[in-house]
Amino acid sequence: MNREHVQATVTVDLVILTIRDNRLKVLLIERGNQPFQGQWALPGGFIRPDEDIDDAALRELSEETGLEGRHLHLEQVRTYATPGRDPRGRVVTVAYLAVAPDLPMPTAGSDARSAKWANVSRVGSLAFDHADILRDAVEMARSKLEYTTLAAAFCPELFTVSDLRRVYEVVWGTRIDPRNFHRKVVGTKGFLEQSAARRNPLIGRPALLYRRGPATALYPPMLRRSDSLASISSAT
Amino acid sequence: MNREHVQATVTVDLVILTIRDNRLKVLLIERGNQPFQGQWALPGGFIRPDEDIDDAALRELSEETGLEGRHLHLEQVRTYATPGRDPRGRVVTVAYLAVAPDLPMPTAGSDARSAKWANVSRVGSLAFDHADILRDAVEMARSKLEYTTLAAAFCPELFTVSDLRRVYEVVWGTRIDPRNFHRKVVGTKGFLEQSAARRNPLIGRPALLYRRGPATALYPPMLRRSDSLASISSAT
DNA sequence: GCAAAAGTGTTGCAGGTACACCCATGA
DNA sequence: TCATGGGTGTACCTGCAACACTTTTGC
Repeated sequence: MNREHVQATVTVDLVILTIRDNRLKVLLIERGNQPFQGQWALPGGFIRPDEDIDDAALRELSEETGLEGRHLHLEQVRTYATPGRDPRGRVVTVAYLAVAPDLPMPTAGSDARSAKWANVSRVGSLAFDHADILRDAVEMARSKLEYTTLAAAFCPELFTVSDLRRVYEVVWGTRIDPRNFHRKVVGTKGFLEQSAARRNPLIGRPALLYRRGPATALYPPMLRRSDSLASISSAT
Repeated sequence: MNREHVQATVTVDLVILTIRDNRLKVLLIERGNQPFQGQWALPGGFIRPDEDIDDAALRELSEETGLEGRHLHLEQVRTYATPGRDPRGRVVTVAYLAVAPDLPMPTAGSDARSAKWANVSRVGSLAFDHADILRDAVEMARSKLEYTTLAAAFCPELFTVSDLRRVYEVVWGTRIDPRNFHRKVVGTKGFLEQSAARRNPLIGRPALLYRRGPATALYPPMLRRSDSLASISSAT
């Protein structure tokens, strides 16, 4: 390869979203090394020789969450390559959005002092340009709820229609009419598959449990009302 | 930077779409150098030191089309990094989608023997993984027509509602009712701004000329009918 | 006047919103 | 029986599909 061409280090950064305590959460790690030592950042790492970026993202995800890919949604967001975004040199990072059901408390990895689930709405400044990446990834997730079945990726194997509705409400920051929502998602072919089981709430009528159906697209889409005020209050 | 970390060369590849002769066209170049010498490929090139990828994409676009960015839509599609995708070594490419009004015939660049506008529906195999990139970018464009004002980026400064409708018809490969389409786009606030001028067709009533409005999102979206059979017949 | 393309009116249907109402359970 | 969340029925409203109809030009 021609020596004139810029050589760059390639990393993968993950925006791992889940819902805990009726809040949208993102996994953050406290950096154990320079640069940005002691600051909060998105989990990520370097790609290995002969490793595809999708595989690198999967590997990092499994290292951070301990879960294998079966129940996890993972897709590329975009690539960030502004010169100077990493003080160590030319580092190009490919950002991934991961969506997972409620996960156990994270453990600190090799490069991290500690890890936590942070409220997306309360995330302040982050290391590198990770605040930008987080904002882009969350907007992508919000948008994808509209015309894909991504919401189901926030739910465990078996879930109720209410669980699914809460995903929309928490991610969008809106209220949705439970009755109309129920009809809409149950009536959308391939979104949900009814299971034999039911779940009893603490009080009230038991709810049918569903698992994810084969559909990935939602047609017609579940449009956000324009009065959805959801936004990240990040100090960019 | 730690020597264990993989160093990669970073390139930018462009999927430049336009409409000519009522067909969706993509700019292809015939490679003048190895590898894949003599084969058709997407235009692209290496990023420079201290150059952001968005700027690299803009620069390549201006080099290939001779146009500056004012009337051009340019956005990232995704990043391709499969090991072995470039026989010269580890090359990571960031793909961009560019949309432009009908452009002049391209001229061959430094690295290209020749260049042409190819019918998207008739593109066969391409160098590297460019057939994959083209497919992803075209699907992105088709999808973005639904919920953004991207269609106007295919039109020159002044255009008629019919021009805009032809964009949808050509990109989606469908027929759209001219009467309903007219009402929809004229009624969508911020999509079109009426100009004082009109244009006379060879035969028929003159049409009002519009320019792009400030809106970028389309709400409610312009949904494709599911019977749209548009697809690329590319030999991947 | 005629052909052709631009643009308007109108009707019917699909799907969403709002909300009254019924159902099934625990206490 | 009451409280609570699950789920259905229904009336209304919005917006698109379909298509008849009017308008404005060149020839």
